[in-house]
Amino acid sequence: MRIATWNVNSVGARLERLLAWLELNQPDVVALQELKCTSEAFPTLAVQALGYEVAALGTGRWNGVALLSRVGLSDVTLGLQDQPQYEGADEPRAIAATCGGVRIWGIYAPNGRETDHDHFAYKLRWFQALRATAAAELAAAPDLPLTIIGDYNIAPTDADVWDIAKFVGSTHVTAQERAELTALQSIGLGEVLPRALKGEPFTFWDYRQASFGRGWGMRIDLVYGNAAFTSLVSDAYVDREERKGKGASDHAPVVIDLDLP
DNA sequence: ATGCCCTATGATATAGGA
Repeated sequence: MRIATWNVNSVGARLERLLAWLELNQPDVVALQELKCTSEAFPTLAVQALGYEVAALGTGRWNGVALLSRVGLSDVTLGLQDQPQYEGADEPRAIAATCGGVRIWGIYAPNGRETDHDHFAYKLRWFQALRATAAAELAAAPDLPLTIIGDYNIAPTDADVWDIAKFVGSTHVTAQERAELTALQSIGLGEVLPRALKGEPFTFWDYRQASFGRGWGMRIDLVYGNAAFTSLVSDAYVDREERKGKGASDHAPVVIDLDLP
């Protein structure tokens, strides 16, 4: 069984590349982030034609998450328990389903913007809600493989950005954000580290300043899972090739292969 | 090294991305 996570930066703008990527890579389950469309506007028919069931949660211009599965899609959950609001709105940033015997959460964590911005406090509260939601599911079904995949908007270590000196005072690398990752480990989730390709482990390269060609990347698309999940992992890697060329997302997909049929 | 921003919107500027 092959699962993947990919921040597509608009599923509408990326549809042609998404369909080609699905056909080439044959994932069984895919978590998508930054749909930038409403649930109704998701291109469901196009991905159904490739054999996938779809669960999508989007409100329009920003954010949005979806799960595609060709190994079943049941017990869909939209949003987190006690999910915090931002400026009075429930943002579409989390979706879960059980697919092929694996509980899969696809997430798009808030950016945070600046460390003194309201959005940063919101980001930390959001991770607390994610942790509480996951802890409740882990307690209810400890032996069910569970994974949380997606755009965490946190670089776990200094080596996960191209130059830590450029990030002094920035979001994505603070102790407070990294403490939220540590807290996920405290509830029984371990990180699955993808193989580094081309000597760099990154999953995101800004569109500006030809960052991809210069290697100015960050590893912020992450995979966590309980022991029942991580014990199944046979391979994990970043599909760096997908970041190349005209019309690419600014994020590359992360692929995880499991020892499951 | 695969290139010197991209996306959606009540659009012709703006907000957000990280």
